[in-house]
Amino acid sequence: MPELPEVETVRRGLETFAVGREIADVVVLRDRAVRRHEGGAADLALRLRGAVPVAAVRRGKYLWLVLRPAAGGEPARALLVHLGMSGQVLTRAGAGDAPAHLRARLLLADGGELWFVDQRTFGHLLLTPLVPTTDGGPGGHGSDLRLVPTPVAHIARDVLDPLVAPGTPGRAGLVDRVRGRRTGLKRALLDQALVSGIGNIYADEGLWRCREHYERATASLSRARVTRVLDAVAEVMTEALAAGGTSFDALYVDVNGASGRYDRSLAVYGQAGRPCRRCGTPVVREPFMNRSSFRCPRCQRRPRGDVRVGPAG
DNA sequence: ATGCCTACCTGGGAGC
DNA sequence: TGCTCCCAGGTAGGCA
Repeated sequence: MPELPEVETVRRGLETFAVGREIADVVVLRDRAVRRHEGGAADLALRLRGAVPVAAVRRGKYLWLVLRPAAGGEPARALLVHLGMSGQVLTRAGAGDAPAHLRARLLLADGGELWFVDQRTFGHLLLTPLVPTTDGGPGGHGSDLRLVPTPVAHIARDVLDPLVAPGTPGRAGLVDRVRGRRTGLKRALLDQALVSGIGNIYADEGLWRCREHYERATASLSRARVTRVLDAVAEVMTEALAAGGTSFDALYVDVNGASGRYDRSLAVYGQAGRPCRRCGTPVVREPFMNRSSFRCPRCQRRPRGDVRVGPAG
């Protein structure tokens, strides 16, 4: 399941393999892959022919190739990619023979190809204008542009964004916004409009690291505790990124088709019944938002009282 | 506005 | 062997 570390790994691959190479054509094999592109597959191909990516940028789980503006002052635009829960971007060499779930091919003018592969079809591609960010500062990782694609305008800065780094005013503001929510801690972490890049895996791993229960009321946490939670998530993500991300089966790989190695480091996600690495208590799996949450029942005690308790002070 | 829920989609595995 | 059901989950959109 691609979350921030997996998407960042793909971004780095695209920075190496796509920037500076002209796009000759786009072949869409399944229309659903471009469902969010106004005008559909034919329009996407028409508008992308001759485009040249000049940067690969990411915010949260969104990734985009900034395209070199055509002469004549046309608005800046980008090819936006979201991997959904099973999307992959592969070089033709990295993919080998055409994979079963190949959804679109990006044909490059020099003969190379980039393939968009996606089993569960939640991922998508679209061409979109770049618009000014509403929160100021750089638009994301991989570029200092102050512009983001339209569909990303409502996505908050992500946990590894320098503008919300520990000790910055951005971080202090984020801590206050988390505490201002009237919801459970994990729900808040998964809200991409509050802080982006976190999905089910790294939410559970981060909560285990800072010993918080997923139903802890955000408003009941001190500023120091919220800070610790965000630090824990950022630590887990940084370690996962160094390992190339987390892979289950073959559903997540980098542009060369290589799997991430962080799955070996998971403390609780998918570890039901296994002993907690800190205290030995068996990890439990519990229903949460029609999905699952994993936690150590001893390290991460269920909070007393309802999630809607007031601020601690 | 905020919080919360559901649909979307596919293939692998469990259960019968 | 083959069928049915369940599960994974990021996001948009709709509800109260």
